[in-house]
Amino acid sequence: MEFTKRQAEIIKASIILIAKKGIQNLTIKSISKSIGISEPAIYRHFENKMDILLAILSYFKNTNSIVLETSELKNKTAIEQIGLIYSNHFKEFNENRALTSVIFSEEIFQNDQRLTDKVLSIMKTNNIVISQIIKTGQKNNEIRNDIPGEQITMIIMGALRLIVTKWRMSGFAFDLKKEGSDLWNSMKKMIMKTYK
Amino acid sequence: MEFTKRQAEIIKASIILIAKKGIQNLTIKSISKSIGISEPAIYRHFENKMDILLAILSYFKNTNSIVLETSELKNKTAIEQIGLIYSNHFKEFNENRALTSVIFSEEIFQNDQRLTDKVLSIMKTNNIVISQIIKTGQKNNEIRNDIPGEQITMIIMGALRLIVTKWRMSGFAFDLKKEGSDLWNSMKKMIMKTYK
Amino acid sequence: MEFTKRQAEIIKASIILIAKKGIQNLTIKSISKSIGISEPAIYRHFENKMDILLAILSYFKNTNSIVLETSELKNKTAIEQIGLIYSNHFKEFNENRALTSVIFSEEIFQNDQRLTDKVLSIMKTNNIVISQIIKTGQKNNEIRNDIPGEQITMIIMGALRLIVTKWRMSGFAFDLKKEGSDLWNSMKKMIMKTYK
Amino acid sequence: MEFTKRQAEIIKASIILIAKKGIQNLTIKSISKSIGISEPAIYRHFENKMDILLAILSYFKNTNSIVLETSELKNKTAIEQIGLIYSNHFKEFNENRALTSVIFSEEIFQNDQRLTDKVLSIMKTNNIVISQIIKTGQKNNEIRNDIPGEQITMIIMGALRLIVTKWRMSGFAFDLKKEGSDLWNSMKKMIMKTYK
DNA sequence: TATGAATGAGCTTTCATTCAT
DNA sequence: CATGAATGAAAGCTCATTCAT
Repeated sequence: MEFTKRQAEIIKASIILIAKKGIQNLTIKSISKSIGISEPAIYRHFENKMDILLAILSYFKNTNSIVLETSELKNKTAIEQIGLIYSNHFKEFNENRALTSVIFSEEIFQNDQRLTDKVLSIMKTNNIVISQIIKTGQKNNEIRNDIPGEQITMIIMGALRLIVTKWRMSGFAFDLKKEGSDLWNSMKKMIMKTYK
Repeated sequence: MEFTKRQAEIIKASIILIAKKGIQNLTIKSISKSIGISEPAIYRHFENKMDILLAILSYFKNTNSIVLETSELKNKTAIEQIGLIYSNHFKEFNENRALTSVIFSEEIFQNDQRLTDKVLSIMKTNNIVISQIIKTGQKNNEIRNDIPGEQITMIIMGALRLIVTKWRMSGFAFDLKKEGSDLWNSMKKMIMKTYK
Repeated sequence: MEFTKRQAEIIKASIILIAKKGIQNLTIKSISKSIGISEPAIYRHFENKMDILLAILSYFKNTNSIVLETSELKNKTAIEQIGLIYSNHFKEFNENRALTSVIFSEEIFQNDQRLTDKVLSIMKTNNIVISQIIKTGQKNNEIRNDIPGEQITMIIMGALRLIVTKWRMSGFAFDLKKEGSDLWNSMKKMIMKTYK
Repeated sequence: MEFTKRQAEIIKASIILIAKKGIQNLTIKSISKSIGISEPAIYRHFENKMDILLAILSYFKNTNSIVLETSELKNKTAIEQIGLIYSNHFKEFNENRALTSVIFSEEIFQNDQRLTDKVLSIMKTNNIVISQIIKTGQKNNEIRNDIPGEQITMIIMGALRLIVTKWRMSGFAFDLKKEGSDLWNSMKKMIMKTYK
């Protein structure tokens, strides 16, 4: 799943275009124009438009994996790990705002089975990673045990998604890193066992 | 903001089409076909396609308001009120699954300022309602005070949105009312002050 | 298999275009231009280009049937019947020269199974009609019996096809009706039993 | 008019492609793909696509000449010569079925004057060869004199073309060599003078 | 209130061909 | 002798919308 330079260029341009104008205005023409080549030239690098959309999702899968699987996570408490995931995501989004328009927008990729499948698989992967950290935390008596791990995962991810969505819809009007960090600190209080 | 019969028919057909095939396949042709009239006939009821999209959003605003502002909320504790909102939402979604494809899908309506504005206003309204309940609950010592009301609101809405999204993406494979009710019970433990 | 006015217009324009410029230059644009409507307008009358090609073949089937099944054939000897078919064909082609570019050009319709099937079925139908006349003629001792009816049919149709092809390729330079009639008179000598 | 190895390869690949998918699917891309080189590589061997089509026709002219002008013809009766031409053609077609899709398909090469001219010249050459044999046969009292030589030629070639066309359209379902030989034996009866 | 017929603009994609390497 | 990358032109087709009836 490695991309050539041109392919990466096309993917990035596409993400920016989606962010700016919505999926419905992502056309071969708009892509080619935005990177300064002709329309047919796009087809040297991707077989068709669907393949570009799939590539965008693959690109996310990669980006996400990097954010999630970073080696920094080792030798940290569960809470510290989730905290790192939160802050890494916020850092990534801050540097690449266009991502936020697509990454939590499953509905965008609704018009084809292959797209839906890919989106679902990304979602599941993320879920598993967080869920496992949470469960380990529960075993270590770090995280409260009176609530199933899956539910805690859902609450954590739900809040992460919503704050990012609000940030984007506000036109990136607030400081995501700060607000996100505050939010996480509050959530910690809710889910930690020994919190006092 | 009342709709004629035909307008309501068009709106409902549109929501179903979006749910089935995504926004990109919502065309005047597909709408007219699905309700069995000709394409030009659509223009007797809406000036143009944008107006249909705006109407869909207005329809949501109404639906949502009903769910939120029902008189049942009076004379209930904050926790009971949020619980009611949760279960009302789940009931509504269960009866009208197509709604879920559109209601938390802000990205779908990204290609026009008027749409984005409307989506934003719906979001804000919802936020205010929940937020006020939470704050009242905090004043009454019902809900914990060590976390700002806005953050609790974000967590509650984030979890609600995410469980609905998962339900839809799973192909409505689990019992939303049950899972949602369980989730809410867990959340109660996290946000109630006197919970023990 | 009835066609609307516009459909007939499209079919006739298409045949003329094929005759003039070959199948490869039969485009939706060229058709629409030749009848003075826009390209999308074509799609009001045919679902797609393939359907136009199929309609052309259906049109041939009709035309051919008319030529073959005319009531004039009744109460005639076999030789007279074939003679009539020959002369009717030549008359038809003379009045509608474009037909000749398509009617014996099975190769033109080679790029799709549905087209090939239709062409094959037209061919077979024609073959059966002629073949039956020949066989009846053989039973009546009108036509020589020392050669299988199928082979006589092949020879008769082969000569008919070739003279028409030559006529077209010559730029319609000779008198098809006369040359064709002469050819038939010669063939009569070859296949009649009692010829002397 | 000699071809390099690569040119011959391109010509043969093109004929096969035309046979399989029709002229409309003969593209530089499909040719290059079928012989495993890049598209620009084709242009090392032919100036443009038209030249490939012309080369295909030249290739036919050669093939045909070989079939027609073989020295075997010398010292044979007219009937024997035509018989040889028939059987040589059938042998050639049997070994190279793709040929049949193109060789009698004048309509395929209809979209350019140079192509039409070349097709016409091939047709005329064939005609002259057969026609001369027939006329010699008539002078020798081998072939009946009551029918003009040109018409006999037309009948002979028409039947040859039609049986080959039928063979191809049937998916090469019958034994061309046998059926063709039978056909010729019947035709002999029709055109020989001293036949009895 | 509805429709059949039409259209300008735009879509994705393919074509033959070129050029630097 | 070959190719990767590119392109102008054009293909088939769909879109939202209009208009006469």
